[in-house]
Amino acid sequence: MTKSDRPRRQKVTLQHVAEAARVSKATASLALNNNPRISEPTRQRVLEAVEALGYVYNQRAASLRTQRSFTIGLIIKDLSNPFNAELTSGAESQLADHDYSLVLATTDDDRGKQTRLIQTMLERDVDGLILAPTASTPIASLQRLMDHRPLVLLTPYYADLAADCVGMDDENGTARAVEHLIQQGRRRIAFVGGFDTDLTRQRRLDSYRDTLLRHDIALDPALCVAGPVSRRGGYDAMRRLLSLPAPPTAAYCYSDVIAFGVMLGLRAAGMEAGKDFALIGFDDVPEASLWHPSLTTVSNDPRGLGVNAAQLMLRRISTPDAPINRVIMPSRLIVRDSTTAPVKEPH
Amino acid sequence: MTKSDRPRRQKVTLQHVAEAARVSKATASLALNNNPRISEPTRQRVLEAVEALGYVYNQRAASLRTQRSFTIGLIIKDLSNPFNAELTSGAESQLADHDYSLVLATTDDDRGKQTRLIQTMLERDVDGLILAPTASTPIASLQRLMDHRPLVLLTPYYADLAADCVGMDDENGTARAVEHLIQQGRRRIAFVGGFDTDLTRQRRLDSYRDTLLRHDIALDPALCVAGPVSRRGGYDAMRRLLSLPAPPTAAYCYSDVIAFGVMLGLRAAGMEAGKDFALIGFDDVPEASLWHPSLTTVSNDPRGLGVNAAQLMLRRISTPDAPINRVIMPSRLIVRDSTTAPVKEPH
DNA sequence: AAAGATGGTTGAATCGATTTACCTGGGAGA
DNA sequence: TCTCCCAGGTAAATCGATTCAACCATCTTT
Repeated sequence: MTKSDRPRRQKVTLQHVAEAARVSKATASLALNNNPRISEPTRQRVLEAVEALGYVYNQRAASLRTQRSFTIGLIIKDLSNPFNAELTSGAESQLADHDYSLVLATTDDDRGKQTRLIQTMLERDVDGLILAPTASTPIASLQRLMDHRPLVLLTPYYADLAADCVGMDDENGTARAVEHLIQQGRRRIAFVGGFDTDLTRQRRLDSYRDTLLRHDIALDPALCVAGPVSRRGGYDAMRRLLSLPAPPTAAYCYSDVIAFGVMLGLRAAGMEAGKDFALIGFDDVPEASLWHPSLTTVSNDPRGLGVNAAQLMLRRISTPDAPINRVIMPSRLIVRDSTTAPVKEPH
Repeated sequence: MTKSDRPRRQKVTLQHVAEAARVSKATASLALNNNPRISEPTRQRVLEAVEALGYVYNQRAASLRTQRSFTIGLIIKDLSNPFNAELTSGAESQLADHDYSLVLATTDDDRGKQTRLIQTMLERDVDGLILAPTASTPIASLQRLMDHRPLVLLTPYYADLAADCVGMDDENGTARAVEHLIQQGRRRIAFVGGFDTDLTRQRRLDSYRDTLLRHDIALDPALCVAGPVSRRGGYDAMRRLLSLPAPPTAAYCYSDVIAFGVMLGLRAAGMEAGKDFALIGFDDVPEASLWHPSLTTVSNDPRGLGVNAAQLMLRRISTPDAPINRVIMPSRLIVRDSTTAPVKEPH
């Protein structure tokens, strides 16, 4: 037991391995990379030396020469959001399957922070960057980033940018949701929550409008209320909506958390979602099925989003000149108790 | 606009910067590191060259010489668990504040995978490793790891190992919970969920026993049921408990998700937590306050756990010979509706 | 027997930074 | 005037791998 006694971090390098195996550094390297030029007995000697010395390969040193770090950066807004956590989890496992490591950073939707983190990632020499751009990230800066490193965007909203991206099908999901409400006889359908600057919200709002018009339902601007994406935001919005001369009888919310707030707002007014009011959220967070009443919502697959992003990245790295790929993940409507009381409203 | 036109990934190196600033590579390096030997005018020339060429520092190349990668590995079991997501988020932001990057990997509680991931992390040359060891990770392998790299454990259960670690106060939290039930007059208190191999569960179970005994309540082994950490697990356990000759009147669950299952099991038997039965969970997941009835639970601070782990790591790196640090995060009981119907049970 | 082919190995250059020891020109002190 | 010092700068070694051209025995081939 005289081995790893003293030196807290004695480095065993390939040089040492080579000496122990009585070959040159070059041979040792080739042997470890399974190069066919090296004879089997020699390779064995090298492997034994590795074992005996407890050598650990230094990917970092190698990357200096090979120009590949086997590391992908992932920059998201916020890991506390279960949606993003799932997404990250999917990306990580997909990358790990291909021997890539994941470097994770969060922006808190702060553009300055995003700029700094991107810089750091480039300095850390990631092979590629998967990015959920903060609000109002200029297309030019993304363009510039792209001629540094392969880039995959976690949003479908940079159509003018020739970049790989994955996103979810907001339009279709929204259309399904609104149609479901219409089929149940609802006509005064509110759109609740989110802010104008949010591109995702913009898309869903457009789709909401289109769907209503397609069913000959007049648009009432008073029924579209913006607000923070939180339970509080939903609660406040609902109180305002209920005080209208002609309050809505249904609501499609920008996200589940908002819908929860709406439920509380209803309850405070002596009403109950699923009975007096039809309510739909977006995201299908775990709580959605647990609430009482359980929440009808648009579900998409955050983990799949992450997996797809990672796959796009790996493909882009292996074939840099492949045509760009835009993946839109399908979303589907999950009908639960918050929309189960069909009514007939007067036209 | 003749600039970044052709070369998809033309590298600008320090050499180029030096040439543009008409100084040597050494001077350029020293200038960027704010070395006082370099005169201000020279430094400025270098900085201008950096700007003009769009040079990005290559941390990876530098680390070969400096032996510091400014990268910390975090290995957890599962990112889908909101608890771990919060923890990760805390660690990430803490590390980012100190210009460290986070390399993230998940083991799914698979020891083989953990071994491989640790190996990869070492090859990627992380400066330190924060690890939530999978079940039955032998102490020897952690010991070996420690003389490669600084290590912080996300568990308080390796007392024999001289390693920094952070954990939560399972004993105290459990004692509070059980005492709360006892104070409400409950005496037949079940312990539900988790598996024997789980050290955390072991601790809580011990504390549960101690607390009961301290209050002169006889231990009934039939009231301690193991099972998977899921709603299903809680549901099944509850059905079994209710079919006992002398069923429990209260339960302390290994985790909130189990408690949710228990609630459903109660409901299926026509009972209601908070009225016919007192129920406590562990973790205070976001759903806990949303359930109906809301769940009394033991709260701890996962984000704080992550922040502390990162801090310990940074400290260990800056002063390798500092005495080891074991941080136990306090936990507190959050009383909600699932335990609000005090009763008097016969002894 | 000379020339070529072949399989296995290696010396040396390289990746992009840091860092040490040395160099140089000019001003202060004797 | 000569020495010494000093501020400012640089050449070259170094970190730990990869990779290619060159080399060297053997073994064929003619």
